[in-house]
Amino acid sequence: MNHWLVKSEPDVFSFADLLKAPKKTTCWDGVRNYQARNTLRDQMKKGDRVFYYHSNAEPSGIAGICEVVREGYPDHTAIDSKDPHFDPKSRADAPTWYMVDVRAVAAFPRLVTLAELKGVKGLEQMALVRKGSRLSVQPVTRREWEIVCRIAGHSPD
DNA sequence: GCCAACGTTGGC
DNA sequence: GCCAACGTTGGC
Repeated sequence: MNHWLVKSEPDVFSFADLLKAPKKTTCWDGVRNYQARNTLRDQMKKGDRVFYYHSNAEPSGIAGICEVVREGYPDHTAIDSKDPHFDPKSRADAPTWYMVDVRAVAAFPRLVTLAELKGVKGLEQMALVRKGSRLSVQPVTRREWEIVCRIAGHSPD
């Protein structure tokens, strides 16, 4: 099993929103970055566990865990001219952008903030804490996963 | 609200 | 293919 982290602005769609969603599931649409697209399309597999990170928040941090329940498929919002994530260059018969479906697994007992993750031994290489990292879908190593879960007071499994 | 860092676009 | 201009992300 691989581990990942996805970012969402809680003002737009928070972890609490995911918990309230039908089947606690949503499609992870709107990603318009090629590196993140490749991860969504090629690497995220059913059952993989994913940190749910609140960006642009007060405070920003990891709110909980979700899991991949559907593997990469074309992001239909790219070809919907009324959608805010519409991409006029995308074509229905040759999809550029992909998404997965994720389902909430568990909220952390408390938010693990970005501030406290910085400087934690073992997380130096984690994309999230590296300066200038803007990737909205990123890999997390097993070791990083365990460290964050321990800080959160949550089982890593 | 500011702005650094980054990705993308397009002229040449 | 280079790189300046521009738009976006996201911490602070």
